[in-house]
Amino acid sequence: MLIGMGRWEPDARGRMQRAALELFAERGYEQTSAGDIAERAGVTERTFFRHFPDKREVLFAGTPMDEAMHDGVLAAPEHATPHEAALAGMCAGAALLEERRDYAALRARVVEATPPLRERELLKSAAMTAATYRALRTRGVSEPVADLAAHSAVTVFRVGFLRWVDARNDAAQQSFADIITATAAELRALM
Amino acid sequence: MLIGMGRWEPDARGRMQRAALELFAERGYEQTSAGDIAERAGVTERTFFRHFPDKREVLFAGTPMDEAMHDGVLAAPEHATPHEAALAGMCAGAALLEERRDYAALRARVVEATPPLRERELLKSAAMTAATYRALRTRGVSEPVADLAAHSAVTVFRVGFLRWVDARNDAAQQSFADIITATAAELRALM
DNA sequence: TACGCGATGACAGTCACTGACATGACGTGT
DNA sequence: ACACGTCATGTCAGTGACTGTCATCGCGTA
Repeated sequence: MLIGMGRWEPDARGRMQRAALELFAERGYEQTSAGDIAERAGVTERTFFRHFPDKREVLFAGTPMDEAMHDGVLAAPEHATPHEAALAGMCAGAALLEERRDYAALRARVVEATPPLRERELLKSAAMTAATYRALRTRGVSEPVADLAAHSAVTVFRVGFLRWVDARNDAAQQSFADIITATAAELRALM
Repeated sequence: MLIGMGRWEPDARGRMQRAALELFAERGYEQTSAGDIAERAGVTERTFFRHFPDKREVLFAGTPMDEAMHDGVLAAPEHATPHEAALAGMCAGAALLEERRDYAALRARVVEATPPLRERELLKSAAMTAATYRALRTRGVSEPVADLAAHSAVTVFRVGFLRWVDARNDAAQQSFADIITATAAELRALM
């Protein structure tokens, strides 16, 4: 019952997500309790756990990257190879972040510095791989090829993401999609 | 006198690890408390947390895969390409498991079925990537190439591991190292 | 106005983990 | 043999992450 805070201010979920990112960036993940986040958002701790299954998920809920990739793979041209189709899925996922580089970069810094959050991010990456794999299978790609293509495409996505948000790349900034294409070309040359 | 010998019953650490795998396989991770594991191992809960930083780590402590990979990369022939050197590191890591396929397969099943354990395993994979990257850098490989080579090599390792422990492959069983080599060749053909 | 629905608050409880202190076994020196 | 130091362990209290349960509040609707 905080003063000036009505019981049902709109967008409680968004307020909690913003409060969490702020607090994690200010004093760190370990030094921030779920109650702290809830308090800054003007709700109770119980409400926090009604919106998010656990403390980590507050930074990840709301951007269904895996679905975007799944659909992106299916939307690739008929004649595309499995690898090309998978990369098209990665670009579809990249499109979800393309307009929010600053936010993505701040969030990435916080996640990078916090092992529990890194774990959760890696699990999300695994979900992307699974979604890409399923979409490739739907396109008729064989199990082993879909498996490898999905894994390597998500690898390219993750490496590309780190390059995209890298603070040193501020001068000549490419789009996330372009970086993914360039990273994939590098990988091809490597082998 | 023997090094590392326990003062009470010997090998408390190993007993706890075996008890944990048994209990997780029997009734599941969530239905097993740290106290349950400790009890079966004949120690107290407090002792469990003296040996393992958290409940998940009990299934992962004791096999320094990342170090093996690091050393394996450095041991690769001078003339090896970055990609070849990275794969040599993967084979060095694979050697740590080669003699324990049944144990590795059971553990993999438990981990696969338990999101919190999957998260931890993915973090271990990230540590392998980091160790491989560092070793490649020591060999004089450039940052972007080492980055991609390490990521794709660990991807090959993980895909190869799943194939190695796949129950359907019981008949004509190849070695883990051979599967890694074959998987790498498949990936090359894919691109 | 009465009613139902959905989101929230309040409260108690379990479990993962941690710090502080006591105790038991073992090795060593005398 | 005996005292002492050391180290793994036992004991206990405490915090924080989460969950179940029930009461409450705001709003739409008959």
